[in-house]
Amino acid sequence: MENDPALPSLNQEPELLKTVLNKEGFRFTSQRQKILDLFQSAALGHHLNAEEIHQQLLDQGEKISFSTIYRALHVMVQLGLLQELELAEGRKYYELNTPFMDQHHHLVCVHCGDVQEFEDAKMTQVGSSESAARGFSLLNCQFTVYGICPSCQSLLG
Amino acid sequence: MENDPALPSLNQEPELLKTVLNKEGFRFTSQRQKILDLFQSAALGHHLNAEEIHQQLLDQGEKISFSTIYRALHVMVQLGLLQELELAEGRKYYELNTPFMDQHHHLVCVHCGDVQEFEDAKMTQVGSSESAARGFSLLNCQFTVYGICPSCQSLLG
DNA sequence: TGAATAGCGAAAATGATTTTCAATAACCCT
DNA sequence: AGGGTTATTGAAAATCATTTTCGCTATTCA
Repeated sequence: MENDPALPSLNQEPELLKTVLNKEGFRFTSQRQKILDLFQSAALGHHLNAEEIHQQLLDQGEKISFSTIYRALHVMVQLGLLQELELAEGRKYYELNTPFMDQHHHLVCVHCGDVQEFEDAKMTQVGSSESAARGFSLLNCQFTVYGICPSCQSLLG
Repeated sequence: MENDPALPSLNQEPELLKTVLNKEGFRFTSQRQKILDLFQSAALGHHLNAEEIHQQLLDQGEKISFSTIYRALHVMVQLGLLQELELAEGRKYYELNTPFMDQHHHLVCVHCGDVQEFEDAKMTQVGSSESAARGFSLLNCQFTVYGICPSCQSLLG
């Protein structure tokens, strides 16, 4: 639960996004702020895809194009603000990037698509020892467990 | 229609694919055999995507359509013969499914795309305890570590 | 403030995968 | 074995998520 100095914490400062963007030569825009706001107002670790972002902004009266959404997501991944997730759904999900300490992983029901999160320090241990052993510099680890959730099990008999 | 918990080993029997297919109401075809052969002649744990399969079959003089390839891959994943991998490359990879014991995981260089494999029993342990804790029936686990490989590190200075 | 240019939206383009449909070939039954 | 049923095939068109193009607007910084 500690702030990593390398990873900017945007929780309090409304101005920080601008600082982080400008430091790398990107510009601050209201669209980027609104997208980041969605992630910050959602439960920590909640993941969103481009379509959901588009819909949620529409719902709150903000018109935005998909190209802008995708461009913003890429920039924020590059800046380390967001993390891209592959959940075997044919599209990409994003969530607020968290320091390695509380990195969490996913348990996916392949039948109904339900996704649950969990944490386990062993993942990070294994990830860092494996990457160290091969001289890789570690960026992040994703552990995804596929299975069938209890309610789908009863549905399927 | 669901994954058979008993994972058939096709290493020896050339006839086994037919048996496995027919048991679930699918038909045996030469195309499906040829695709499976590719995986069996490759190094164990080597992953292929639809394009590579198409190309390799062309190279050995076999004409096959992409629709057939994708259909065959889906069927074989359903039957538990193959496993689908998400390697954050915008497309799906497949490899021979192996029993949990020697399930392996991936270390991906986000710069050059190089993929290395490793094994660690801790993964399966965590995967099964997490899924058990939530009542999920476990199908498989994928642990993917992203980083930058040594040669890309020196390139990037 | 104003010039330079990153970012925007709309629409067209892309690339992987999926579906459609008529022709073919596996499977099952006698 | 022969024949009917129907899953599978190939080719082309369709989808779906994502990316790019391009003319216009807005942000940054001197």
